[in-house]
Amino acid sequence: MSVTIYDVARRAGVGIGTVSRAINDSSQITEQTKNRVLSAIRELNYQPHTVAQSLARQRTNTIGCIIPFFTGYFYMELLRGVQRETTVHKNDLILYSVDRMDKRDTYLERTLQERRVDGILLVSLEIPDECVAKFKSHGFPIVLLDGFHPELDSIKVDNVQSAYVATSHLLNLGYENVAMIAGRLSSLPARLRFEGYKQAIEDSGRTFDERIFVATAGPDDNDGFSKENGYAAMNKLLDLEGMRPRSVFASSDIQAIGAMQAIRERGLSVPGDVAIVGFDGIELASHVGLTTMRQPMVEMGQIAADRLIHKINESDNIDFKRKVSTELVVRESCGANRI
Amino acid sequence: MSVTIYDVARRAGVGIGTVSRAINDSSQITEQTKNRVLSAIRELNYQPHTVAQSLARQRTNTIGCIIPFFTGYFYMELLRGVQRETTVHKNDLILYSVDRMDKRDTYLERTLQERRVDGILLVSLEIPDECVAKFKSHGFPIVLLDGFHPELDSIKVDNVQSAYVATSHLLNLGYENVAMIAGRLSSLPARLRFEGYKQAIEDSGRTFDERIFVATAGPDDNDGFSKENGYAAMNKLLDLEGMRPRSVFASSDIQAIGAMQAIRERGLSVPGDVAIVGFDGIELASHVGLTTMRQPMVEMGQIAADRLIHKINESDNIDFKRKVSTELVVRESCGANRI
DNA sequence: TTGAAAGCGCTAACAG
DNA sequence: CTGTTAGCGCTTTCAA
Repeated sequence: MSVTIYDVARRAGVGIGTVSRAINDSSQITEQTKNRVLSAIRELNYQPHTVAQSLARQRTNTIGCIIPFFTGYFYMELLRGVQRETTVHKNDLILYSVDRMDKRDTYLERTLQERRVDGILLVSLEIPDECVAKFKSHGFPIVLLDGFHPELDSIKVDNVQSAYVATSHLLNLGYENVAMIAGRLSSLPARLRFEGYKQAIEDSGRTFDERIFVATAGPDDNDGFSKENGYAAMNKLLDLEGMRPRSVFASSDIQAIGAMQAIRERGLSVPGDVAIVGFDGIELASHVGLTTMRQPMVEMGQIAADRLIHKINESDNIDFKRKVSTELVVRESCGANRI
Repeated sequence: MSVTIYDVARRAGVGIGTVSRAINDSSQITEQTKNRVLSAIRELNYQPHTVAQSLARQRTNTIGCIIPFFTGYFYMELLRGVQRETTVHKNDLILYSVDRMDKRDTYLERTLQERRVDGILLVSLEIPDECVAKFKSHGFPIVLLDGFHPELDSIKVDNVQSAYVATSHLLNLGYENVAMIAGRLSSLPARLRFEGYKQAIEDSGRTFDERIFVATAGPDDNDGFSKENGYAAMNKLLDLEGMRPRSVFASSDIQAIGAMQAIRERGLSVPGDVAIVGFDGIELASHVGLTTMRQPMVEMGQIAADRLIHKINESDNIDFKRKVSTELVVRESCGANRI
């Protein structure tokens, strides 16, 4: 019903092979016949059937992105970067969004076998070793964005270092002790941020005090970087008799925002009563004056997509691990201008 | 190299047609042979090649979503709804994101001819009449989300009514005059929100005063619903000698937030000096205490995706126009509790 | 019911 | 350089 390569061939008085060559500007064709084909194409308003091309080429020019993107600004920004780069490379983007963890595995399995995409970008999600093995053995390109695995390419920030800087900032501002609101320690980034915090504390000559450290508990399977968790954690901190911290480092902006709410609800102020710095650099942070360690989200998305597509094209097996650097964005919440 | 339908057929000792029937649980097959095939499939860990299926079936089970989603929370929420519903229907989602307007047409053309998706969802974007004609003649399903066209299915809020409610809320609170910060009037939603505002003003017995009405000007082609525009507009309003408005209705939350910033920078307060209500119900609004007309974004996305997929499946031509209702969310910015 | 065979629309190898 | 042909992996008639 719609115009195919045969129609074009007939119209141009050539074989379909020639049409194909014209489309894919092969060198195996004279400028002249190519032009003839091209005008036939234009006259017929022909456009190749992508699906047929994909089948014949064994390549879809599409990447899949598995992302828990229903959880906010951070993912949206990453996605924006991914999308941008994908478009630059004339690839399409299929979105697989994960809400529950078990879906992650489903998608990983599916994408691998369905061959609907040429490679996949796994965002902020851990990947089971057995899965890694499978992908490797199939030679199926996969890159981790905001994640890490020894055997896979990855792009992420240096969590330890960043948490270190955030904590040190507070310390340098003169706060005696810096509390921490951590995520769920079963999550790697949560652990790393904790590590950076602890290191900064110790490097400053203090000793880590677990009484002013509160991590997300409970059996849930996500990272615990939520507003509710920040709120609850801050309340615990505020309940501390006689040793209520004057400053706290929250491992995510959204936790920090929950914490700020808890603080205000007690009639206390930020940074007057407690100073706070967050982590991520989400848009909201700028609106509530939250000092934070900003991750270059869009850029990370771009780098990841670029790397993935490069890998698909060249099928190189270089070990690509990229740590991008965060940037301390100073706003009011840390009380910088008070000191 | 990877396992195909032939491998399964051989293993099960049947023809490939039979395997196909087993996969697509056709009624043309005995329970017995079906089981045999199914176990062969399991043993081989076979999964159909989606691209091949698409080509043979002339159907991709994929929808395309053309969305200017680089502009914030609103689009992300719509997308979340779309994604959710798409998954429910076991369809995949290809994201075409538009930053500049000319890209919109490119995508519309492309998706129509490439046959890579079974239908498209056009979000917050207007569509040229000629395009509509083309889609119609090809019988290619398309639905508009947060948009409108007489000949196409659409899902959107009642902008006029909602703006009317927002304005009336301020009026009922006792504010003498209500100013308005509009978008670019070349954009339909901007116009409709203006209309609702004007109507409310007039229905209250007042007359529309264009001195306290400021719309986004300039040649740009988007809707003008930005923070910067809100900021600039508010400054104009604040500059008004002797008739500075005590309350303003902004046609988008993000404009309202820009406006609030302008207000605060003058050392004035919200709602003390000027009360404000926004439109959209983005997340940020809740964090800055902005009263707003909330659009049920996720739900709108779901309805749209559901409708599109339904249309693809049944190819029905019922005229589907859905207006979903907004909800007034009262927070501090309108000074409700002062009256 | 089942198997064989003809497409789906294109790419790529192979002759010429 | 160009036309022909054999796939790509599946669905779907058409016979048997």
